Amino acid sequence: MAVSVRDVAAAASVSVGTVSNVLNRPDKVAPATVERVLAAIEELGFVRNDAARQLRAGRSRSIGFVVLDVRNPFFTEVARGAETRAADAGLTVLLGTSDEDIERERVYVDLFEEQRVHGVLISPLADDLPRLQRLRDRGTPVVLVDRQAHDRSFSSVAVDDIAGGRLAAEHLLGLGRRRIAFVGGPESIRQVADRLEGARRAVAEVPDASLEVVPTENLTVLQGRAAGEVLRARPAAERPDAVFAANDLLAMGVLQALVMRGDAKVPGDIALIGYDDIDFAAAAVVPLSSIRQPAALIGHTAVDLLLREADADDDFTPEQVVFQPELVVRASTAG
Amino acid sequence: MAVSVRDVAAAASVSVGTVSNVLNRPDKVAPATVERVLAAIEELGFVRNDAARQLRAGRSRSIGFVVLDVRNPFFTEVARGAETRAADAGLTVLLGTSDEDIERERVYVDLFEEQRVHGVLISPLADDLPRLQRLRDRGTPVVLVDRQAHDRSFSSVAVDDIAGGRLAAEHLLGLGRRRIAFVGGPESIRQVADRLEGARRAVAEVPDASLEVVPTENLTVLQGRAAGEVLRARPAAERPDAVFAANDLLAMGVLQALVMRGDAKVPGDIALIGYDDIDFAAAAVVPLSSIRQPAALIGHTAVDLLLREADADDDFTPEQVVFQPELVVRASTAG
DNA sequence: CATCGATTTTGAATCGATTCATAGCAGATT
DNA sequence: AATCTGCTATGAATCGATTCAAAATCGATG
Repeated sequence: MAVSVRDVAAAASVSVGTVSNVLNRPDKVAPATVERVLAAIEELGFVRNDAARQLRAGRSRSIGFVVLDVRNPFFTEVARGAETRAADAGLTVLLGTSDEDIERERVYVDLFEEQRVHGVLISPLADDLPRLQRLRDRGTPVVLVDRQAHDRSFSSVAVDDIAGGRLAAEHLLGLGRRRIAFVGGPESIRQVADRLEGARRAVAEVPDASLEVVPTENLTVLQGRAAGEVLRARPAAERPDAVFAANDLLAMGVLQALVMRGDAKVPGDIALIGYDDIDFAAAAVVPLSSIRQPAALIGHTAVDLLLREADADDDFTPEQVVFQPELVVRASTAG
Repeated sequence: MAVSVRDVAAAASVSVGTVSNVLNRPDKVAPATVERVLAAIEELGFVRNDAARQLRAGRSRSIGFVVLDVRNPFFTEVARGAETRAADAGLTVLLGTSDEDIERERVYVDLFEEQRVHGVLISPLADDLPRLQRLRDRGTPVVLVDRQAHDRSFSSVAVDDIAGGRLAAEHLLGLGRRRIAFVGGPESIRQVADRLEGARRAVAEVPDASLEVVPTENLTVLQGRAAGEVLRARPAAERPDAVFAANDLLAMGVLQALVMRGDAKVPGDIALIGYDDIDFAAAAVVPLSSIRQPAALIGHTAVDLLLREADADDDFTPEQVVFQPELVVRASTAG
């Protein structure tokens, strides 16, 4: 059933080496021969077997990307950025979701290693760096995405989330708000912890300002709505006058809970800001202020670093790229 | 550098066959030997080379899934459904986006074929069925997702979009609305054409009802907003009293444009219904009525059909599964 | 002690594309 | 005619896990 190079070679009356050359270095083969071989390929319906190819080459032409959550538009945007850059280099990106589950993260990392991918991009869940270290030591380049490698042992692309948290909080404080609530969790996720830390620092600098944490179980719209309900259920006087949500999904949930019954006006009673600036943020009925991260650029850069590591000699020095987040003001924090 | 079964075998003083057996049929190997081999594997940091494995096996343990657009939450939901089902069978799902571009669709299909994937799930863009037919003839099972195979030559999982369109329109007509606008495009996308057709039929059955089409270039929030602007710019008397958007992304865009300046109230002045019932729909500030499709179930079923085809003998009969859509009423069409 | 059956282990052959040292060949040069 | 140059084409060897027929090992039984 399966048609191999050998069959093509026989049909075109050439050797297997020549077929391979037609496939990979057509300029090294006489034009007439190329034509004959291509005709045979067409006629037999030959399709290269990638497994055999990889086996010989040692590495695959794919990059594995393990993201925290495919349903978060921020990550799909990063993935798309990575994909276009990879395509330029003739590579493909394979996506895997850890769904904030350590076990699934491991499964994907192992799978990618068995596939001898060109490299692994990963937004690691927790601090399982030793595992990634081993992966790298065995020869698979690794780039951390959306996480800074503090010990400088890995290449990484990150956005300064502490600065982002500060940016959001300072914006709210600048509006004159003083009772700020941070909605987000769990704090084991580094992004959440950093954004909170940034906000804490900004609030600490303003004497009469306070910061309250409303924890969530994950970073979804549903959890945001639950957190919003908690706030809405309080007497008006005890509500915060500003909410900083750890990401836009949460913020949209909060928004819905607050505005649904008209109890609290956004931004009148409560100013609201999210994080990531996903497409839906601008499209919310009260367009959402947010902290923008250069998602596509992050993806691009991650692939660049990966390729640099893959092509490097032994004395490769990892590189840490940190982007600065940007405040985007919309109606939800107007006035 | 690379550690192979041969190295492990040497370290454990056994043959390569035994190492392979430990990996794949541990019950066939004496317990003491298993332990010795596992110790060697651990010590050397051996990782199976999947390419070699596949080469021998003939097929990979992955399923390729080509979706129209990863940024549409409906498709990521289908993909997740497929993924969980595939995981049960010990398979992995690799995602590729065609982004409504025929060329990219081809690239992914070719890639998956070269990888000898277990099978291909695809929401085909246009009618390039002959190409898929060839793929299937060469031995790769193919299941069409979100598209019905009218000629019954392929297995397929679809939702009756004509029924869905009718459902949406009848709901609006049932509210007493008579001047309905359909927002969506391009009509070359089958889903769009079918939903419109269903709406047309429903409207045709009500004497004084009319249907107007407001075309869009694609199915994004941005395009929805543009369409909404077009409607809002009209004198109030010339606006439709109901809008049916071809999907929820468009609907959310329309919603924002209409409500932004308070010119038109939803559902007071204009009732609005979308399609897909994505998570964001319920979370919109005016919660969006929609036509629900069983996304996860579609993914599950697609994988089931794929496995059935993969395990089948030569005389396999493709199966077409069609789900019925379901109306979900929320505030945007209340009253 | 020989024989038999069951269990465990062996290792050469295999999958298919690629590589590379070698050979073949035509035309140019001496 | 002999030698050299540049271009093409060749095909055995290779990558690493798996398979499977055959061999080895072990107990048990007559």
